[in-house]
Amino acid sequence: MKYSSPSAGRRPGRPLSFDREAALNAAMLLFWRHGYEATSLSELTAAMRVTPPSLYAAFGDKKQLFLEAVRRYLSGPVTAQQLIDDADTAKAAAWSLLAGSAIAFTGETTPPGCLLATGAISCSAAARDVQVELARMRGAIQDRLRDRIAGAIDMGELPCDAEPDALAGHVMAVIQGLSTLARDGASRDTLLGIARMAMAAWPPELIRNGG
Amino acid sequence: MKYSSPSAGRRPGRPLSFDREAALNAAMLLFWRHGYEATSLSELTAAMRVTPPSLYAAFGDKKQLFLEAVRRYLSGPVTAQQLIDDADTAKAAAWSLLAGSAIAFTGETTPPGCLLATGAISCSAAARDVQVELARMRGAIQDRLRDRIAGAIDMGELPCDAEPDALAGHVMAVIQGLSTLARDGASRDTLLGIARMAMAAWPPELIRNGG
DNA sequence: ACATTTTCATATTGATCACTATGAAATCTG
DNA sequence: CAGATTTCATAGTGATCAATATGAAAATGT
Repeated sequence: MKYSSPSAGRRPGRPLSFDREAALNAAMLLFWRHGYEATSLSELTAAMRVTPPSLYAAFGDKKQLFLEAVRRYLSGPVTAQQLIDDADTAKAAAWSLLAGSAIAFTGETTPPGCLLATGAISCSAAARDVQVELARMRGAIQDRLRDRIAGAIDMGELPCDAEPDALAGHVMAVIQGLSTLARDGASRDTLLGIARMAMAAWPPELIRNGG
Repeated sequence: MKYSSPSAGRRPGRPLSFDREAALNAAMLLFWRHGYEATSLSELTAAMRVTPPSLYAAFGDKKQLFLEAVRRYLSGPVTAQQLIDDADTAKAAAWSLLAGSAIAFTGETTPPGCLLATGAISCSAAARDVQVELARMRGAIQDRLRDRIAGAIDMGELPCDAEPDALAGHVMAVIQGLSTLARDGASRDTLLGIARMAMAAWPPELIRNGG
């Protein structure tokens, strides 16, 4: 441990000359645009306004910096888990994810597409663990959505013959595709149209008698 | 031009010591697995059984080799254009593309996923032209599918309120997602289930009176 | 055999990669 | 101020990147 944790018994010493959060944010934006392997350390240090030794002291190495950037990306402003849990119905949760993705992937102040979707798709054998970790994160979101759908079927909110795995997988597949289309230059309206079309694959919600 | 074209007036000289098609195939498989930038020339020359000077003489440079590998990938055994044109209906064309993708992305003798979908998604600024070229190829397939759908509407095969852009975009988005899911380890059956689910977004085909 | 042409194998190019060794600068404690 | 501690800036580490310079090897034509 080269750096002391900020809250723990801070020994004296030269103070940090950069804002860790701002630096991490700059790294996130670079990774978002170019992905893990295609983003070089020289680009990172330039954008983060941090020298290489400081970067390594503060974040470990490139791999840890990337994963921390992804965690930051996934934790704000709204998380997928929030969208799934807060929706009134499973179908509404799917729509939240799709529409939220369409909007987030076409922000005016952020790179097009999705860091989680396209940050480490094609990479060398040396980056395989990063690839696997991102796949795990995607799988976690998909599992949450699938569980929400399965619960909706149990509650009589969706038909008994609805398929939670295929429904959740389809939503995640479309989100992946939206990221690529956004990167290719598709507009927000185009993506929202596709998201709306994807929802047409869902079975109708069953009307539950109040009470 | 360091290499003479094989058919043109072949001057005498030392013959090629490698099968150009086999070498290109080996390069395609490597690019398929790791993408454009993450595949190094040393990996390529090793897999292709070709020395660097021979590779450059035969294929130009890494960028041209990659694009030639992608063209080879797209030209066999069945092309997207064939699938679209040979289908009985626009809806059948969409199903052919989706099911064909699910099967092609989970071949036992090929890398998982799709070279066109994931070969150059995230890359450095230096590879932007490759990224754009692949986006153009994806767009060409999407345009063909859209035109087929628009024609189907004109023929009364699909309802007048069907949306060719959103339908075609949705199919392409799902295909992109299938590629990522395949890379993440999803089975062929899982992908086919998602493909089937995606087709549920389509409007019913109108029954045409025999004529 | 000899000249010509083409490709091959070896070794290497400058550039860039992720990463770090070294020592000065900046803070706190006493 | 002096000593301890931590971070900073400079400069460079060996490794690997895509791409080539050089000259020998292998074919044909005369």
